[in-house]
Amino acid sequence: MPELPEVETTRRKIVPALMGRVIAGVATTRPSYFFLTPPGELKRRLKGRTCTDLQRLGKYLLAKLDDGSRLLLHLGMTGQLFTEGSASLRLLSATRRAVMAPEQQPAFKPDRHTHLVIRFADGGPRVFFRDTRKFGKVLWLAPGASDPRLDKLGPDALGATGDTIFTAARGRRSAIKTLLLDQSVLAGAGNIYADEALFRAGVRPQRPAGKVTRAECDRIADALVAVLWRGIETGGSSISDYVAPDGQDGAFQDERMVYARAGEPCRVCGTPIRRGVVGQRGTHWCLRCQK
DNA sequence: ACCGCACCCTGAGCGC
DNA sequence: TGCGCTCAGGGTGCGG
Repeated sequence: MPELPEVETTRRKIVPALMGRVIAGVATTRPSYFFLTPPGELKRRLKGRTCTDLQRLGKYLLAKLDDGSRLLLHLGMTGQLFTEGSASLRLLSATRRAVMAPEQQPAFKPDRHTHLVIRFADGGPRVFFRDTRKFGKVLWLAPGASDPRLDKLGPDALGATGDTIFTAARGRRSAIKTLLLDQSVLAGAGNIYADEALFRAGVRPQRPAGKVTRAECDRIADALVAVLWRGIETGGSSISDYVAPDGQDGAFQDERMVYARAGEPCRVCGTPIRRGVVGQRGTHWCLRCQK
């Protein structure tokens, strides 16, 4: 789910709840591939530490700790990083929602999908990392240690240029959309914002990357940067699972031109939005507005 | 180097 | 109610 704007929104809002607070202890679920660092080791490494900085690298969050080690987090498709006391129906399963009165929003209690619970020495609000599909990741990095996941990330998508895209596209026969999703080319774009950027640039997602002109690459880069910033301004897209750390929904879903609008009229020309599959991902475009 | 595909996991929504 | 199917904002690893 979360792409650059959702991860950036998460970073900004979780900073006050994470920074400068001594970690008293960490509770986890059972070992799974969610834990790149096994739960037992993670608990030992984090206990007594303080987060001194939190940065975003593409769709990753990287927390610096006071002993020089670092904690790498990825939200995957359904990851939710939030603070205790936040209320949102998105934090509940549909079965739990169903038995509740409409306006009822009980305080969140860790459930079987809450893989990380961070307690602090000050006794204040805990921080939760919940992820139903477990495509998210947690990895502890020793001081000075690196990780190939980070090493291979391309430049941040907020700094996308036509030159970066055009250069990476040379000789590529796969779709331009697939190129935008390649985190080693540009880090941060995902399925929603790739579709939205290509719509704004007037380029069809399935065009072979190598055949997209330099001028079109400029337009794609500009559109991508603009749409990502707009995503951040609106607090991201809350379509199924995404909630900000304070439990609030984003609002970018209201500004979508194509994503998940198959069959609905294009907001520019009225032509029904098409849906297809490009690079194994659901893809949306306007036949008339995109060439 | 590049490309398509299977796979990791859980849940919602749909037609029957 | 239940079954089987498709779909979902992510990334990795494999073989061709």
